[in-house]
Amino acid sequence: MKDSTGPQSGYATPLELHRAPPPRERADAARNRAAVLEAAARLFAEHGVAAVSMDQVAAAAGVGKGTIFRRFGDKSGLANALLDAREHALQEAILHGPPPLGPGADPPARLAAFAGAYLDYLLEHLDLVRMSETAAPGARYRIGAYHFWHQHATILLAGAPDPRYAAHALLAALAAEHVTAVLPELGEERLREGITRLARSQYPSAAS
Amino acid sequence: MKDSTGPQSGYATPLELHRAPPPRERADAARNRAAVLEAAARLFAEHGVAAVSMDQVAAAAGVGKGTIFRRFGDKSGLANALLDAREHALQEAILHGPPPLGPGADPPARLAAFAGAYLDYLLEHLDLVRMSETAAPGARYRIGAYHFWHQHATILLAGAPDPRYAAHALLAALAAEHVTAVLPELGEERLREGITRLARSQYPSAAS
DNA sequence: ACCACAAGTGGACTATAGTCCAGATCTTTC
DNA sequence: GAAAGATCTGGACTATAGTCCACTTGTGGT
Repeated sequence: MKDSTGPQSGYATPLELHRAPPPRERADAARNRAAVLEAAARLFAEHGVAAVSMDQVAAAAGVGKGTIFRRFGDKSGLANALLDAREHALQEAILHGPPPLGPGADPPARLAAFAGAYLDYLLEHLDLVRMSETAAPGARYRIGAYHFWHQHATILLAGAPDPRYAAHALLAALAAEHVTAVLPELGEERLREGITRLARSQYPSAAS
Repeated sequence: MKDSTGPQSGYATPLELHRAPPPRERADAARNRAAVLEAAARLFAEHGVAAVSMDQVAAAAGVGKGTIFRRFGDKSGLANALLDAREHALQEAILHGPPPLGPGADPPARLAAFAGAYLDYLLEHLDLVRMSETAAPGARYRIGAYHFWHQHATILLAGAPDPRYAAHALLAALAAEHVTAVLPELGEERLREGITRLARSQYPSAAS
């Protein structure tokens, strides 16, 4: 990946969604981006994310390899672009949706709701998210989405001894790699309860 | 990696250290293993773990590439072998050392001591551990060491609502990838305090 | 319509992890 | 100490991510 801030990166600045991308995208570029996303979605669904190579995606989309890498940076960028819509929907629900996920509920309830909603999102697209988080070292922590989740959790954790740290710790338990490893051992139910408890236990008065 | 349980895997079964490896190792094999470990340690120290390729290690050790892979499985296996001694020292201190890390102190104190000691170990060898955890997908959760840490934390967390989950959550915050990302933002001090607090907050009566 | 040029393209190229197996080398047995 | 056979070796080979750049194609200005 050489430049993740160019016009090709598909997600908006955290807490300021829907900014218009300053430099317009050429018509052929838009056509190719759509073709690549479509081909990738189909191949990933058919064979599993890990089993599909970038060459295969390029061939299926009828474009050159270089085109994919120019647009999406690397494999984690492609995975991110595919998740973009779902991710934005969750961000939207957090910013403007009904409580407890959206504004209105008290912070502990919102944090628990966030953890649960994020887990839903994660379990729905586990392999894709995992790819987006692990394709490149440190990828997870560089993408805008992570900053959004972290910022949101930090704000809700105001009052905890170290809100920024606590937010990171909660998100660590929501890493795709971690959830992938723990899920088969404990099952979805215990995972969900555990995450919820973890969210609650970050507050000073917590007693599980 | 084709077989991580063969005679080449360098770590002992959790909670049963120092079992004798059943099939003896041939003399030339032992010589080559030592040469590889020495070369790898030197190259990693000199150029950084990430910047050294397996070919370079093979060349420096004067052996073929196949030899390295047969012995260590993959890059994460090689990193693991280099960490082996440090790791066993920590395990030894946990099993038979003085409290609060070793037996004797009450569980919350032992868990906090474990978290701190593990963080020491991690910060001392961050790049190596990171390589051992991220070179292959899921590598972290497959190695024996993870099971040891998890088992230890689970036992200490008896009484918590879901000890196994809580142990996983604590270890998630101690993942090399996570610590690598959080360290530059928060610094060692806040990291250490955060981990300690996290360990304490896993107990029902916790009030930070 | 045409031009100038920025933006985009695709496939050859590089770097690296990991596989494979014919042959070399140890160890054991007699 | 020689044969038999298990173990180990090394380098050619494959697969894949990601780079590079000469060429093509849109686009906005005139």
